[in-house]
Amino acid sequence: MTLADTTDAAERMALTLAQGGMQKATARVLAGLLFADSESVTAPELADGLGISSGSVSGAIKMLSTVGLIERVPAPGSRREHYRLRDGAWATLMSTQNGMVQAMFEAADQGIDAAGRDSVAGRRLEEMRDFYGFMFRELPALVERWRAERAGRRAE
Amino acid sequence: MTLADTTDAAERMALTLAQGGMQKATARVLAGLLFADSESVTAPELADGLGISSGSVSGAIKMLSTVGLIERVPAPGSRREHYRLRDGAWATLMSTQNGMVQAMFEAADQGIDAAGRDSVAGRRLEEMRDFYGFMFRELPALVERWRAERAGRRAE
DNA sequence: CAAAACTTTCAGAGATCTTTGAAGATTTAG
DNA sequence: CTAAATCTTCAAAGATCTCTGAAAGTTTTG
Repeated sequence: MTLADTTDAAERMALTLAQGGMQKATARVLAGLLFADSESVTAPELADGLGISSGSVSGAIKMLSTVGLIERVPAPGSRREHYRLRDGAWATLMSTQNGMVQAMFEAADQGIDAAGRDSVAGRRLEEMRDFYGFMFRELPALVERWRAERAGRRAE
Repeated sequence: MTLADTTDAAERMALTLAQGGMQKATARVLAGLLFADSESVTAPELADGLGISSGSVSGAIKMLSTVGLIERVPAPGSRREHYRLRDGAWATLMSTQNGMVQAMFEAADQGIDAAGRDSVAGRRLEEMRDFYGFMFRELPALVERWRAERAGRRAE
């Protein structure tokens, strides 16, 4: 295992995240935080390590903080800002994506109102609304189940 | 309820789909098929109705067919190709998105190999792998549960 | 309090992605 | 078999999004 190997793995992960819709610089910053050797990382370390501008790092940190994936670390030795992945970040990311499910549900619902319940389109839209309604109800429960299982495993 | 209302609702739905990563023309074609008054629709009807080129419609149909959301209808009156939403399309779409979950799982797994199980990064990556492993196992079961519920409702 | 280090913002360059439109291939009707 | 209609492909124009780099604003240190 060499440093290059972890860098490669980090870059592959960034690529995967980017394919999921995250912008590239943001994905690389997130991967950088994931693969960091230390508990937390500063913005200049990220910029240097990834070879991107401080502006890009700033934007990425802002975005990742907003959606709750990373957090400022309360200054270990009162130095500059340090950042790290938040505990439960992945569950957070999935919950965020659940907003998409909700949007689909609402779009279907509005569609039914517009097209009429008894039209051909109305029946199609009802299947859609049913499906996303179900998912919107069940996905949070699934995430919760993971949290519970994880807590259980840790308590052992 | 007017025609304009259903057109508006269709456009809003297309926007929602596009925000989920689908390209705009493809999203509009899908919305057009969802909101269509008839059982199935031809490519020229879609192009005319949406005001986009036949090339865009062709590309959209190809993409939507590939992922299994729509299907060619076996020529009602032996005319030109007709298309319609497939039964269970939404479950299919969700399953497709499950590929993303799998990719995240695999990225985490490779990351652990590269960083080492006992490193700081390794522990972070293990939480990630756990989470996506769980989701990758459970999401198909959830979709299956919906199929079962739906089938049950229909049998009544 | 001044200087140094860091962070944020933003306009413009650059990269990427989409759509069009026309040419060529395919299919159906006569 | 020929003509008409439809469908697919693809290069290039256009639109959109992203990153950089520099300037301005903060915070910390000496």
